[in-house]
Amino acid sequence: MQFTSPPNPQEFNQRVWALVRQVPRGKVATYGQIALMLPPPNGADFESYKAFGARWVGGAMAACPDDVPWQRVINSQGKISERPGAQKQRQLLEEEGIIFMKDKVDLKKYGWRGLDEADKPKQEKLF
DNA sequence: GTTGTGACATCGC
DNA sequence: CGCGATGCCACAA
Repeated sequence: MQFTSPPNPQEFNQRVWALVRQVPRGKVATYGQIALMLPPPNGADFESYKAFGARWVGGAMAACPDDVPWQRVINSQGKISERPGAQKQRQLLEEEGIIFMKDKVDLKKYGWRGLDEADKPKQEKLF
């Protein structure tokens, strides 16, 4: 289901995808995290946005292009949704070095921290 | 106008 | 760690 809502759903989605593409290999980001990182539309209430933003991110993921590693986007529980192919994605993540515990990943270790342009080179170096 | 649902989040047991 | 209950927003029937 496409939760149209942001003023520009397409643009919103693009922003989400762009963010997802920034996720380095071996790291994962949560819907809530992404939602918080994204700029609230129209200056909507931060609280409300926080409540539903995650779903908008989910909506964006539903239409994510092939060049978007959506598998790195998981819920706050550190799990992948029950969507078809999820298990396969889990395997991909494992190959990237992410350890799964009971279908859950250790966000403490693999949780992707926000992305700062200035911090970007640092991350590459770290890898 | 009311009801149900959705790739979610958070708190509590 | 696992499961359940509640809140949130927008949309379709």
